Amino acid sequence: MIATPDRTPLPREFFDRPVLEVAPDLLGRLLVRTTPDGPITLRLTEVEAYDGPNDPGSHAYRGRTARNDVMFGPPGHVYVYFTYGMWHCMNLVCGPDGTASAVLLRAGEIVEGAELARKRRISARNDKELAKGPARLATALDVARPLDGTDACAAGETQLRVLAGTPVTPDQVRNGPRTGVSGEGGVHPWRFWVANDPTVSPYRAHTPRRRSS
DNA sequence: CAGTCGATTCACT
DNA sequence: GTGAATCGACTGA
Repeated sequence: MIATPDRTPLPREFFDRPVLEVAPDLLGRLLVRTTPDGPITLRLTEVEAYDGPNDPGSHAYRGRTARNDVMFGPPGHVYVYFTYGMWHCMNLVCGPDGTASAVLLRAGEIVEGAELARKRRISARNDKELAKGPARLATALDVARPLDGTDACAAGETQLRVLAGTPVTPDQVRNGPRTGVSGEGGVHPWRFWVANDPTVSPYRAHTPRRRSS
């Protein structure tokens, strides 16, 4: 039998912990995106941890900049970045204010508002692909740079929030190398996913881009 | 201030 | 399995 998901919002303290503790604990949680057309709710099935300035794979590795500023702020806020000239990816900031760790949300299952997500994900061949991959996830939820810095633990209205949902049991959690991370940063097995979940994205090693003429 | 390349996705072979 | 698309942040001179 399936337990009814808990719709209680996760408090800020949830995110004010070591990122390697928070990341696997996010699997099975519900991310609610409130849009003008209605809510889109995602059950998280795949995440990656980025451990601040000590982590060569992290955007915070070379220090604080205009882009990654939110990573250095208080936990429970959303860090959104733009990449490859066309995509956005979203993270949840962890650890105390002044530190810079975050969890990249890589994939999930749309459990509410699929009709809204489909409009933004025309090329998806089925609903499992709506949020299979970090840029797809952000696209499906209509998350882009304007939402950078959003407080997902705000007291009142907020466009993004994380609910307790149904956390997966530890035996359902798998972990392995991070996807697409170049150099030494790739070695950490800090990608976490739900075992046998069809919405988890395929692993791809980092591929350097060829020079154009 | 020009060069490089990315926490990726998609179309095509 | 391979390569194109596309732009802004970051790097180093």
